[in-house]
Amino acid sequence: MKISTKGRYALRVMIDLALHNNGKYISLKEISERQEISNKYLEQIIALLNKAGYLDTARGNTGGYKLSKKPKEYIVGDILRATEGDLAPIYCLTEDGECNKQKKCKTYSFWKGLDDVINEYIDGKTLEDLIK
Amino acid sequence: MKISTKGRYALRVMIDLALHNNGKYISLKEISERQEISNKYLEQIIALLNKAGYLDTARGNTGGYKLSKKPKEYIVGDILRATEGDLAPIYCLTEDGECNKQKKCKTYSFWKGLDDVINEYIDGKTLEDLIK
DNA sequence: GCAATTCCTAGTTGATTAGTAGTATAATAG
DNA sequence: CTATTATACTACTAATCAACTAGGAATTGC
Repeated sequence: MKISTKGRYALRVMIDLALHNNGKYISLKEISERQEISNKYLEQIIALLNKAGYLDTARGNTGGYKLSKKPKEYIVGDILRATEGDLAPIYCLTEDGECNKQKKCKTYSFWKGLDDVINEYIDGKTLEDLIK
Repeated sequence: MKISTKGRYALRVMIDLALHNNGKYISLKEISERQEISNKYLEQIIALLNKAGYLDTARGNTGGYKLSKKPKEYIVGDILRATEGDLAPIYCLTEDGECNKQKKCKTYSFWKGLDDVINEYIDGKTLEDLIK
């Protein structure tokens, strides 16, 4: 039951952008070098963050990325879900995974409870909490 | 971040054994039919539970498995760890995964916190809690 | 126009998951 | 004492997924 590199790298990108924010756009190259993550792979992860509306971007020369909101306004759970996908520990707790045996399933409420504590934790932290 | 079939099936086996316990040994065939899980695959999962000392087994005709302890005495977290392996959400929280960047890592304590709430939850439940 | 950048999509490789399969060993009923 | 019904052990396999790699199109500043 592991978080993938997508979620982990995404968090590091967001922290990097928060710590190096000076109003200007920061290039992918700069971030990937600082974080020691493959440029091309990071590009895909940033695309997910961008699609979720978490970044302000500029193309062309001197282009790059910066946070579109204040660190305090980013919920870590949201960042993870945007990049990692659903964090539910088992399939039948996901949107698509409705299970017809749910009523008589003895494990359902246990897994649901686990899902709840996970989400409660990750949704209780903001990006600001991480950079302090 | 999903729990694999090993952990999920293991829980179901333990519940099955608890609910159908009549003092006699219950055969793999019976369990796998009732739980609709491949006989041969379940065998491997039960082997893990057996190796962890959670089962009482008998070979030969009329042989099978039963719980070696009372449902109340099984911690769900232990069952999962025995079958699923380490449940840490990221590698650097596992035994082997010591990371040299731990001190300056801005995400470490976040992930450690997540690991903690997960373990707190699964170690706070016993098999008995599941069968009620 | 050229260099530096983001944006978009497809391919590749290695590991892992979820099984199958076969055979050896053990115990009991008859 | 043998046929049957179990567990125990180990090797193999197909499919999926994670983690990249790669290439080119579009955009912008100088």
